[in-house]
Amino acid sequence: MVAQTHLSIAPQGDDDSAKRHQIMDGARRVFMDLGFDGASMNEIARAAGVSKGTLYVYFADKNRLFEAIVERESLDHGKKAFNFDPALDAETSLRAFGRAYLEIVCRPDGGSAVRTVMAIAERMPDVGRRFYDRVIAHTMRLLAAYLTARVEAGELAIDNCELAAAQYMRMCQATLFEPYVFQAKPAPSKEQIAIVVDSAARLFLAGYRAPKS
Amino acid sequence: MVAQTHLSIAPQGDDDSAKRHQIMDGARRVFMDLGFDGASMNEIARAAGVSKGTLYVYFADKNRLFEAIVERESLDHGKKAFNFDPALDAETSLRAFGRAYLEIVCRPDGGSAVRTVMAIAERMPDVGRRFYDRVIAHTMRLLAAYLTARVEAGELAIDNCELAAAQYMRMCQATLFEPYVFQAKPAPSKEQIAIVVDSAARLFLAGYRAPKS
Amino acid sequence: MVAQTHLSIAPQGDDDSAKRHQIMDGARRVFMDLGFDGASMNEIARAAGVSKGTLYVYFADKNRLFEAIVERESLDHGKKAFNFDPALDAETSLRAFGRAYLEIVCRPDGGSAVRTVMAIAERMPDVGRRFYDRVIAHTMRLLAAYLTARVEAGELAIDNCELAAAQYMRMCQATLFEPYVFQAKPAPSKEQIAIVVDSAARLFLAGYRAPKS
Amino acid sequence: MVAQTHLSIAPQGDDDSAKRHQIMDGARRVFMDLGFDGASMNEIARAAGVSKGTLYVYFADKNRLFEAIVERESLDHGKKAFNFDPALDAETSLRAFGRAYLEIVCRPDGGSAVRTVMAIAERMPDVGRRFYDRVIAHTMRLLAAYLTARVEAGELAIDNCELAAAQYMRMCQATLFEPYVFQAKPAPSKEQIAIVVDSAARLFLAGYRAPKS
DNA sequence: CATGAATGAGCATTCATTCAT
DNA sequence: TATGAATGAATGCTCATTCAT
Repeated sequence: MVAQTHLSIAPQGDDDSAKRHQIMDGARRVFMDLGFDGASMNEIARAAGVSKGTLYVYFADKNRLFEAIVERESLDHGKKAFNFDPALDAETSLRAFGRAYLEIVCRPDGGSAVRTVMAIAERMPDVGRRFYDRVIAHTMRLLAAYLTARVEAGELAIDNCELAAAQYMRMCQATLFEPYVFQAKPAPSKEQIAIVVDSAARLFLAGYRAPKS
Repeated sequence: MVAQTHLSIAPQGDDDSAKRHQIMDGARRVFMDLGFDGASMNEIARAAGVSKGTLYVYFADKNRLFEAIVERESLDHGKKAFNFDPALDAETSLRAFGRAYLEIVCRPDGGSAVRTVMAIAERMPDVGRRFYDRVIAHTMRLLAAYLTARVEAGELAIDNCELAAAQYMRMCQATLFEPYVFQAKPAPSKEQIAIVVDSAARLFLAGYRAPKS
Repeated sequence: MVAQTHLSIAPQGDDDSAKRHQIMDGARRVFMDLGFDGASMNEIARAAGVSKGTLYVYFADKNRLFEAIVERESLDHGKKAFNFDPALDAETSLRAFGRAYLEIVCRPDGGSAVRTVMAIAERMPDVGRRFYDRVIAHTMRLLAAYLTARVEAGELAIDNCELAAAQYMRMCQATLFEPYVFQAKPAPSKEQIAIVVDSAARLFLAGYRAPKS
Repeated sequence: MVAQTHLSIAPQGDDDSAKRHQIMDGARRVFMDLGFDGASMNEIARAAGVSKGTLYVYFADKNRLFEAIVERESLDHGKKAFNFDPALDAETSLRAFGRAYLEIVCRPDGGSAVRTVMAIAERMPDVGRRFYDRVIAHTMRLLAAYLTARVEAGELAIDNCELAAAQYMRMCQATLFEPYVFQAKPAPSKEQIAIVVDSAARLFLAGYRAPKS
C-alpha cells in the first residue's frame, strides 16, 4: 500500500525505514495536537496506520518516539535555508528573512512544536536543549553570520551580532507570536506579519546601520 | 495585602481560606514543575500537606484547581507595579523597567508559569487567553501607556506605542528567555540581564527618540 | 443503657428523639429513591437537615441507619390494620382488602421499599428476612386469620389458609406490580386496581367458597 | 439464532468471542451476588479470570457490561420453551408449566437476577423494562396464548387470558418466591413446588374451567 | 450534643508496555 | 516482522467515617 522505493525490507534500526517514517509522520500530528501527555500510543498507532506493537518495534518507548520526532523536526528546521542574497541591501534581506521566519513560527504547526517541546522541557531537558539549539539558536546563528558579513562589508555597525540577531528575531514576533501561542489570537495574516517585520527592520537599522562615512 | 474583613475561620467557599491557600501553594509547585498532566492529585495533596479528599473540598476538580492557580498567578503579576518615574529620562526608566521585567520573567518560577500555561493553552484556551491578557498584554499596556506619555512630552517619536512596547519587551529577553525556558541555559544573572537590557534600550531609543528640535 | 423515659432533651440512645426521627425521615426518602448504595451520607444529611456528624451520633453507621429505617417501615406497615368487618360477606371483605393492599404496595414509595430491601437482601439477609416477616408475611397472616374465621363460619372451604392468603395477595398484584417495579409501566390507577382485584376475588371465591349445604 | 458466517477466532466486537463470554460469566456471578453497586470491576476481573484492562476491551464501561449480562439473561430466559402439549389436558399442562416456571424462578440464580435487575430499575429504567418484557411478560404471553387456545377449544372459559396467565403465574409463586427473594427461606424443594403449583392449578381451574355443556 | 473539615481507602477507568502468535 | 489482546499500575475522584472545636 505504501510505496516502497528502496529494495530492502527496512529492518529495525534502519533510520530510513519507510515504516519508521510512517510512524513518525502519524505520531508527529498527534503529539503536536495533543501534547506529550495528551497523546496516547493508541491514538498514535491509529494515526500512523500501524498496530500498537509495531510502534515498539521501531521505538523503545513513548519518550524515544517523541525525541525522535523532535529531533527530525529540529533537523528539518535547521535545513531551512534562509536566503541572504549578498546582492541585496540589508533592509531588503532583513525584511525577507523576517517574513520567512514569522511564517514558519506562526504557521499552524510551528507554534505547536514550540509549545509542545517547551511544555516537556522541564521533564526532558535534553529534548528542550537540543530543540533550542537546532531550531532557535541555529536560525540565530544564521542571521548572526549574515550580520557579521554586513558589518565586515561596512554596511552595518554592530558590536554583538549574536545579540543583534536575537533582538531582530524577537522583534519580528512582537504582538504576533505570544497571543498566537497562548490562543488569544489566531495565527497572523501575511499583512500583519509584513507590518510588524517592516517596523522591526526599520528600528533595527536605525540603530545598527553603519554611519555614512 | 488582601483586606480580611471578617474574623471567622474561613469556611469552604471562602476564597481566602487558609487551607485553600495552602493547597494552591502546594499545587502551584507541582503544576509548575511537572506540567498539568504530569502533576497527579496524589502528588499535589502530598505537596500541599493535605489529604486527597481535602483537595476536592476546595476545588471541584483538577482543572478548576489549575485554573485557580493560573488566575491567582495572573493577578499577582498584574499587581506588579512598574515604576515609571516621570522625573527620570526615558532611557533610565526603560532600563529600570527592563531589569524588573526580566527578573520576573526569568526568576526560577516565572518561566515555569509561562511554560506550563503555554503547554495547556491548546486544551484550555480560556486559561491561555486570560493568562496572556493579564500578564503579558497587561505589562505591555503599562509600558505602552508610559511610551505614549513620553511621546506626548516630546521625548519620543513613536507612531505605534503598543507595537513599540512589545518590541522593547521582546528585545529585553533576547538571548536570555528562550534558552532558559528550553532548559538550554540556567536563569540569567543580573549582570547578563543588565547587558541585554541596556543594549535593548540603546537600540530602542536610537530608533524612537524624538529628533532634537 | 440507662432508661431515659421522660423529660430530657432526647440524648443518644433514646429511640424517640426528635432528631432521630428527623434523620430517619430524611434518610428514608434518599434510601428509597436511590437505593442503599446510591444514597450517600452527605445526601442523607442534607435531606435530613442535619450535619453529617450528627448522623453518626444517632446511628453507628450507614448499615444501622438503613436497618433502623427498614425496621420502622416494617413496623408501620405491620400496624396497618386491614379492616375485616365480620358483618360483611367474604367477597366484599376480600375486595376491600385487595384494594387497600394494592394501594399500599403500588403507591409511589411502596414499590421503592420493596425494591430497596429486596436489593440489599443478599448482602443484609437479616434486613430482608425481617422485612419479609413483618410486612409481607404479617399481612399474609392477617388475611389467613380472616380466612380461617370464615372457614370456621362455614362460608369458605379452605384446607390451607396460609397458602390461600398468599395466593389471593399475589393474584391481586397480577399484571400490576411487576411492570411497576421494573419500571415498565407507571403505578396503576384505582380503576386498574379495582379490575384486577375484583377478578382475583372472583377466582378466589370460585375455588374456595364453601358449597351450599 | 445469529448467523455465524465466518470462522475466525472472535476478535473484539464479535459478540461471540470466547473471552467475552468468559467475562460475562464471571461478571454475572459477581453482579448477581453483590448487586450492581456492590460489584467492583476488580472483583469482576478476578471472578472472570482476566485483568481489569481486558474488561474494558470488551465492554465500554460497567453499565454496558451489566446491560449485556441482563440482555443475555433475558434472551436465555426467552428461549426457554415451555411445552404446552395440546394432546394433554389443561390441568396436566398447567402443572407441568408451573413446575418448570417455578424451578427457573427459584433456582439458585433465578431470584438473584430478578432481585438485581429490580434493584437497578430506578436508575436504569431501560434495563428494567426490557428485562420485564423479555422475561416476565414474555412467559406470560406464552401462557396466555396457550390459555386462549384452550378457550377456543372449549376447555376453558376465560374472558381475559392475559390477566388469567398472570394470575396463574403469580399463584404458583405463592409462599415460595417472596421468602426466597427476601432471604427468609431457602429456595423451595421440588416437593414444596409441587404442592403449591397443584394448589394453584386447582384454584385456577375451579374458576376458569368451561362448564360441561 | 452538634458541627463540618479532614481523612484515606476504595472506585471506575486509562494507557504504556509486553508477548504469544 | 507485525499484530492486537492482555496486562496492571496509576489516575482522578467519591464517600463513609472521624474528631477537634
